[in-house]
Amino acid sequence: MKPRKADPARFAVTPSEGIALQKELKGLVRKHWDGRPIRHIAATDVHFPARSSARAAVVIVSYPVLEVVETAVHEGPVTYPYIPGLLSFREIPPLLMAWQKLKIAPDLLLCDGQGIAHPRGFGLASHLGLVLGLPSIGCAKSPLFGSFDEPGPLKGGRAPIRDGSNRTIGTVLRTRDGVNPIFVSVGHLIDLRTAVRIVLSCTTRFRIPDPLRAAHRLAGGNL
DNA sequence: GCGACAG
DNA sequence: ATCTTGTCGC
Repeated sequence: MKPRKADPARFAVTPSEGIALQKELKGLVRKHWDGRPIRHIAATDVHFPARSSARAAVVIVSYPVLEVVETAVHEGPVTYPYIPGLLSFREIPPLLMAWQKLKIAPDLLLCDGQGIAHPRGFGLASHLGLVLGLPSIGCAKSPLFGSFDEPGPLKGGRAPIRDGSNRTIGTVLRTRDGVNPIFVSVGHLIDLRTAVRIVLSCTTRFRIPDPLRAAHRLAGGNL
């Protein structure tokens, strides 16, 4: 067989293949922001109403106003189990189905999960950003990989997330006074500073950035 | 071998 | 993610 070139649209069928694919695709992730204007941001989330069904949602908001301008959903069968570190193989297929229904082409993606703050530097946000060829930011509610200190207690408080080599791979960010922080990391085509700035500018009065909250609601989650 | 582990 | 009411705090 001819050796396959890295193809972001290819999906693993076994955990070991998924891991191999992540290691391969990691090399294509770009951690630099080109300064392009942001007019629309797409937030994504997937909900699992039953064990075998997935409901993916995409919400596009204007930026920086954060007005919802378009939404898309897709509900279908689950095709991959939840395995820590392999979340993208479970959530990307339904997300792409919803994505196809969009009319507006967003400038940036906000994903509910890690970007490069991942055991192999290739979390959901990196994978989806690479597949769609768009800048993306990982925004998770809990840590998956790396070590960090407790950030300051007030909104804007932050601390670096570091890998085993002491490299910064993300930011633990307090988005409101006194709430648990969120975990922000580069997905693709962006730098960490810009990612944190955008996440903060998308957060008005809740812990979770407004666009992600809207996507979470559309997908079927509570609050 | 043991524990940790996005959603 | 999901199972789920009241309750604590601003």
